[in-house]
Amino acid sequence: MPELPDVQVFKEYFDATALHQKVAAIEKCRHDLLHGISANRLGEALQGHPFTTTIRHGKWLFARAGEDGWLVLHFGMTGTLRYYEKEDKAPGHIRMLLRFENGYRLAFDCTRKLGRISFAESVEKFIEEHDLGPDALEVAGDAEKLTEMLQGKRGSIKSALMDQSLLAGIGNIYSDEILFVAGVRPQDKVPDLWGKQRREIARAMEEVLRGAIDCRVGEKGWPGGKWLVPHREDGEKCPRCGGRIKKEKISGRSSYFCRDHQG
DNA sequence: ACGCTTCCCTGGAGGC
DNA sequence: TGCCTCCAGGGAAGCG
Repeated sequence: MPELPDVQVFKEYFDATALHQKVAAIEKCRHDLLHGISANRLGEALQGHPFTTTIRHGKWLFARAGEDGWLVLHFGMTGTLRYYEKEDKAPGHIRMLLRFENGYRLAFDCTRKLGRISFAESVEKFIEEHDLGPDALEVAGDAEKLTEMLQGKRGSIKSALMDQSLLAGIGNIYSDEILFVAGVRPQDKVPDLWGKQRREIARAMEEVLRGAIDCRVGEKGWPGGKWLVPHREDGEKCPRCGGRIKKEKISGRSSYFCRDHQG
């Protein structure tokens, strides 16, 4: 379930490993995960260039390869990165594999094949073409900005937070978590929210996203305490108020919220 | 035009 | 034990 905080951790992992390494070869690349470019062309574009910088926007990771453009990765639900030297460290579902001149490899591992591999000449153009809104961290903490982007929305606040064209980076897990912290029901309709609730959501967005990045949730799991995630089960006890956690489908996704302190 | 549903994909869990 | 179905949830396509 890599969402914004998890992809941020992948970016930091990439920066600490593959960045500045020169690509010797692309050793493997599943064509069914590739979009808009062939494996051969991608290989040509990457080979001989070092990665010079990375950018994360929402759930997308961009790695600049030479002067030609950017390797673009989306982690779907089960995607992850692994940088290794010894073959016994290789993960089990490699969909793309780069070999560097230093002998190390970077594997893009993705069990359920819902990830994406692509190549872009410009990050800005890619964001525009894929109709991505501003990164959720830019909106976090800013109630005015949030209010502005919710303008005209009639559906539930949960689907609005998950709408990548409104703001990029929040998925099912984090939308629930943000609304849990904000004390707002996920199924509440956007036009029915009070100003105070929108302010709480903006504030919770910052707390949850930054908190998850800071404790590197993607690598280390969820720490104990007041997170909803470890309690995502119907009938569980709410870690904040002791109330009951309820499961409900909202626009096709399983949602969990506290019956008592939310709403 | 918008929002909801369905589909893709794989592996783990649970039922019988 | 083995088989079947369901569920997880990214994005995109389809539908009303």
